[in-house]
Amino acid sequence: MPTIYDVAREAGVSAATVSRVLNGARTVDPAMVARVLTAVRELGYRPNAVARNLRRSRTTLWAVIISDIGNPFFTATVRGIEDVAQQAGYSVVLCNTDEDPAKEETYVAAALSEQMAGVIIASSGSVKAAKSLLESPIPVVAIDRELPRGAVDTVVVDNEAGARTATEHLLGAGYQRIACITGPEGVSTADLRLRGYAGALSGQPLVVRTDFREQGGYDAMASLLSSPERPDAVFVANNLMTVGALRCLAEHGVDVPGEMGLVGFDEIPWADLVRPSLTTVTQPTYELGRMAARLLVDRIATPSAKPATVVLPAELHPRQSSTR
Amino acid sequence: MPTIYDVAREAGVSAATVSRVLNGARTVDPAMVARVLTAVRELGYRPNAVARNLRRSRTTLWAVIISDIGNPFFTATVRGIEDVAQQAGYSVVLCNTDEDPAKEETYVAAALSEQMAGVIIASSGSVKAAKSLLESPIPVVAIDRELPRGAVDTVVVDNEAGARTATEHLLGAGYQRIACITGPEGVSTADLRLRGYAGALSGQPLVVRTDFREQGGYDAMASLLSSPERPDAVFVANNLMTVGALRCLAEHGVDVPGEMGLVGFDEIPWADLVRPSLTTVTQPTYELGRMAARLLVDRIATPSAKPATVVLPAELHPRQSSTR
DNA sequence: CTGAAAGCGCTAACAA
DNA sequence: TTGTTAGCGCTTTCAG
Repeated sequence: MPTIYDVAREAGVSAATVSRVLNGARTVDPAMVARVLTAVRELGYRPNAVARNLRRSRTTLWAVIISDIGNPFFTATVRGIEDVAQQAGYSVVLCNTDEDPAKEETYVAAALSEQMAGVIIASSGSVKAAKSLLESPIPVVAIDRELPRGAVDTVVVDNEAGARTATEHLLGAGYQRIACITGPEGVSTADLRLRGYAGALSGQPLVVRTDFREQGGYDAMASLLSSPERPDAVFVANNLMTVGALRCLAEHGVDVPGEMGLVGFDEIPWADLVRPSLTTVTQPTYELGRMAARLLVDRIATPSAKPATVVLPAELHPRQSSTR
Repeated sequence: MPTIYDVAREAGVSAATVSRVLNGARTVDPAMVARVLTAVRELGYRPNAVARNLRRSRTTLWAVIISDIGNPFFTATVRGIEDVAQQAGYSVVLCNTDEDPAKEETYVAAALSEQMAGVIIASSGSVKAAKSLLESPIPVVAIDRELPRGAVDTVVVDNEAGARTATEHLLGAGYQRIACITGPEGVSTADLRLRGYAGALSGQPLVVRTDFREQGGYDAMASLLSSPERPDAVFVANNLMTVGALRCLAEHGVDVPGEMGLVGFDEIPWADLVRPSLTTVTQPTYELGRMAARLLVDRIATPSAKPATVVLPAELHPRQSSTR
């Protein structure tokens, strides 16, 4: 691989001049610019970003650390982030933790070591990873879930209100005994959605906690079906678990919405093509990504500003699964 | 941020010794090891990977460049890649091109500049990006789609055979006039699946080309419905387009599979929960990712080996949408 | 087993 | 406007 010195020699100028040309300084003689560019082309020179980053002590990469690459919630959010990042001159590298705190710690460590320009993270709950980030000077924005014990810029939806609306919707449809399937304790979305659900009930809550995966939803629903206090409706706190729950109901021949009402948090791709179509509480995912990216841009520009929390609204989309 | 010299001073040793400790050299006195580790902890020292990469002239990052982060095909593949990468000591950064050749070129340039250890790419068809990769010394593995004019390690499924099987399945179910919705010309999956379809037909093919997105499938199906030679079945060359086609049929009140048979290439999440459930040709996505990652590990170890092409089988999953 | 010193490739003061 | 020079933080010879 040719270096900047090879180009300089070829063009008969100094390395500094090559650097200036390549970085768009306009204090360079047009004739030299031409010679340099020719040399660059002839040698197939490509600047070494590692060396540049070291010298400048900064990079133009953002790490976006998400907890499940298979979850459409995140893919839509990532698009919003990418669009803003690109405009602001950053590239986005995606890190998938698969809800595994150990992987999260690995990626956070990598982001810090690699001197990334910023981090956007949907925490899977690792206190250690959160601590590393907060103690470092790297700009951070938390999305979807609050960072454990972290005072950083945050973009979330109104989880509690969304869950309350969903539960009230089931009550309004005449369901009597409404259960809730939610995620792990300590993950803010799981806890807040649970709180919204419980707040809407007058009677005793009936709660199953599991992970946020499809299989977890399936298992949770199976346990509810065989429970002595079998519910007649369920509010499920994320999209993948909702799909799992629906599959469980289909396999057990339970009629939805007749025997069992169902509302899920998060949009589900093709929720309208599934039968019965699924009532969901949707989040403005793309907008959430855009907002997070904008906060990160601002944070990089003004590291000392006070952290902001942006709460976006969630919206109920009534469909067949909750209407009897 | 403390540097290795700060740690050295704190521990009363040289920077070289700190480096040795941190890199697991066993030729260091245990007492020094202890002192160094204490100093590291006290200062919260974190090695600067940028400096290390520059010095070593190599990194431990793989760029995985995919064309659509919202496509479940890729998310499953990425999981397979990640699992192998992690075991081999590499981290994976994901780059999403959204089927945009310009974005693909940007990410390829970044991967080269950042001196990534390797690249796994599902090309969106940019000849320029392919050229950059092939001219560089960076190890490359192509997945899903062949790299334009590239002699590199490649992992694909047997697109032609899969498409032929799907089409024959529709013929066997009694459909008379079978159309094909496929992707852009020049993208190998689009062309090979088209060839498999055409090869199975005895009559005249009826083809609509569009992009590989959901909206494209919708529009293509709409045009087929209003065509004078309206088909009674369609083979759709990828998953997202299949969903779009299905939505179009649902909105137009066309009975599937009665009035219109449907088979899609690629698995679709919850294909079994959609009504009618979708007949698909599925690929071993996770395995494909694993295989690509293994090829990359080998390629990094032996850059001069002859490029290999691995073809994995595709498999028909008959469901309701093609059975009348 | 440990330390001194060089240098990876680049950019940015500073000087000319 | 251009070149010289120093040095970003680390690893790795080479001496000792």
